[in-house]
Amino acid sequence: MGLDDRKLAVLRAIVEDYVSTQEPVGSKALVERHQLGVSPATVRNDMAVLEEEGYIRQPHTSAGRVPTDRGYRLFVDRLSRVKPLSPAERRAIERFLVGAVDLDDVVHRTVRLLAQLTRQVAVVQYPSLARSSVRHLELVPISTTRLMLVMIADTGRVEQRLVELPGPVSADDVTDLRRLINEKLANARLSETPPLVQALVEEAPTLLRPTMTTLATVLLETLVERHEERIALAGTANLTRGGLLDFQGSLRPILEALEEEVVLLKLIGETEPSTTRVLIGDENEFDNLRAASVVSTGYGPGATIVGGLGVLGPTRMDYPGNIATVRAVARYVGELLAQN
Amino acid sequence: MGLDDRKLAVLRAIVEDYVSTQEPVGSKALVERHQLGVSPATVRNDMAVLEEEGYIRQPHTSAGRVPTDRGYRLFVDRLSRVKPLSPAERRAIERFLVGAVDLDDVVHRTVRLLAQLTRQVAVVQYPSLARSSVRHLELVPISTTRLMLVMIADTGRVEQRLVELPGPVSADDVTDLRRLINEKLANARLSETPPLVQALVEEAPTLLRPTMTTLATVLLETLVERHEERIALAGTANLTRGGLLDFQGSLRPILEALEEEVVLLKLIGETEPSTTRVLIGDENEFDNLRAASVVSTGYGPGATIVGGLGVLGPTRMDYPGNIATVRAVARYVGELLAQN
DNA sequence: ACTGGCACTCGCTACAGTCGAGTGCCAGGA
DNA sequence: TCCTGGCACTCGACTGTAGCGAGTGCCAGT
Repeated sequence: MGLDDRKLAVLRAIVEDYVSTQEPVGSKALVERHQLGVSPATVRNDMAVLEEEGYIRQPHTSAGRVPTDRGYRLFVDRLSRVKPLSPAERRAIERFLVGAVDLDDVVHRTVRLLAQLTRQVAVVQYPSLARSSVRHLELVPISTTRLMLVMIADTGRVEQRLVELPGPVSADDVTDLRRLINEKLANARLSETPPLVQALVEEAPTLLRPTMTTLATVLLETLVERHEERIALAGTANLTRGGLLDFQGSLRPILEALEEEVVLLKLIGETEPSTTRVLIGDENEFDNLRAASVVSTGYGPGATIVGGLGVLGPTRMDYPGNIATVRAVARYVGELLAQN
Repeated sequence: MGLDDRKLAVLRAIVEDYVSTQEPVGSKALVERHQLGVSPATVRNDMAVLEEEGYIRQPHTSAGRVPTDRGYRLFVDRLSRVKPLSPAERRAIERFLVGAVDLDDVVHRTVRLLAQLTRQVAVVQYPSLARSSVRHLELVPISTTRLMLVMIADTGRVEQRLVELPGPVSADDVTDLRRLINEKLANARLSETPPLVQALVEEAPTLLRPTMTTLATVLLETLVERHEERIALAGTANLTRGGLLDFQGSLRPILEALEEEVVLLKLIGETEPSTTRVLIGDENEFDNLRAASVVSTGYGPGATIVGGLGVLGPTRMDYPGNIATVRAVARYVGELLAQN
């Protein structure tokens, strides 16, 4: 497939123009706005080739060209440089850092920041429990037969669960249980807890055995099975920018997809370490999101990844800019987490 | 203003037809679909009066009539009976109850249930801290100079905050602090804590005074000032039902409003005890929501109200149905909370 | 007080005509 | 061999016109 440099330049120009104007771009306009050094007719020939190869297409016969998903892919992979952030953006990111008092706060600020900077829908995954370690487990007596189990992870996440005990326990019992549980589980990675919890039951003093069994069940449920992931979302109003042109006139499928945590997790959660992932159009697995693209990356203190974050918007988005912003925000959040 | 029974019946018929068909309703169609016992011409005369009084209007000269906000208001206040729930709806509500394991879970299930039943946007406020009491305050040592402060409210809400201490504290110190704090604050209503926290500092042993001062600051911040309210949202995709007819073609302002917690709180939070509140069109104070209506009510264990919940949709909504659903859900949630 | 009849309004749809951006192709030139 | 200018063609967007029909307001009659 003969894609020489000029054809690539033409593709790049088409993507850039289309992203900024949102209108199909024709050969004449192209040579006027970019220094391609050739005539419109030549560009037309190149366009014909690009179309044949599936990188661009014509919405209707006598209109300009529009990039296809494949065209965006080539653009992202080979034709674009990551834009450096503007000083204003850097300032905005730094400013958001100060004053965050806890994890909830950090996540909420981050997701709003991302939405504001990229003008897209922003998604931030809370630090995944699977990738966290237990810092402390607390048992708070609520009544004689009820405990509140509070788990604090090293990432700052706190999960709690009410536990109905099989029988009454004394304050001393609670102290013993707390000690036993923490001795066994503190600093363990959550993904490795099941056997430890099992051991906990087996090694428990006979008197506390039934209580410990109940606790163990809840522990496993809370820490491993349920609630595993949480998500914050912001900027849905940005979907309405660009009128009804993006998303072929209906936000319905997009909004539906955004309500499903599972979907969002798949989109931003499954990211390989320290790579920025770009999913364009139907590259993602959800029919509802065929008209959308996602830019996401992992974040975490230091080099480890504890969660994902990213933005979602129309395929016609500013990829270089969004990639730069997502990366920068992820790095800053990582630093922030490292401080704790 | 002479609104005799028949005119009211006409208004009711107009509202019902318009809500279900979404099209301006004319005099002929009206007499066909409802047993009004009079001719179209008579209905037209009545319509002219209703229009003069501001209850209905014509989108354009030769179209049918559409209710105004004022018309909906009259309909809600005087012309509609609350619809009894269908057995299917009752079953759905009951089914959602089982298996809720903690407050987060209850709130999320509730908001999704509401969205599903009403096919509108659902909003649920977490139990307000201002209306809760302290059940327990826990101090968890993270390092020698850092504590995690965990507050458990009687409504099941748990708030946590990392506290940076002025100097190192021992495990015994922590135990003392925990005891002092709980002695003073347990079972206190959160709105009444400020003087108690003040007393806490003044009565603290000299050695613990600086630490207690820091804790007091964070306590006040966490319990009273910050994070006071939380909100869960679901069903935004329902806004796209009815195509672009509702909300005059742009979801933008609605989506923007839904992103502001403050706005949502005003809408569903300020509700008088055990009344269902209906805000129609521009009766609410936000310009962005002039095309929307809100049905909300308070909920809580027993007769007390600890938070609000409701739905938001186009002014053209099924008020009787939504009012019934909102009330029923609120009652069920209240019962659920009472069990804990 | 209600009804049937009638003239009128006006948005909606269909259709025809024009305009123009953009294309594909081809013959000629570097 | 590759590029260019020229030219015929396509087709969507826009405009103007005409007919249709739902719906109205008014009025005279019961």
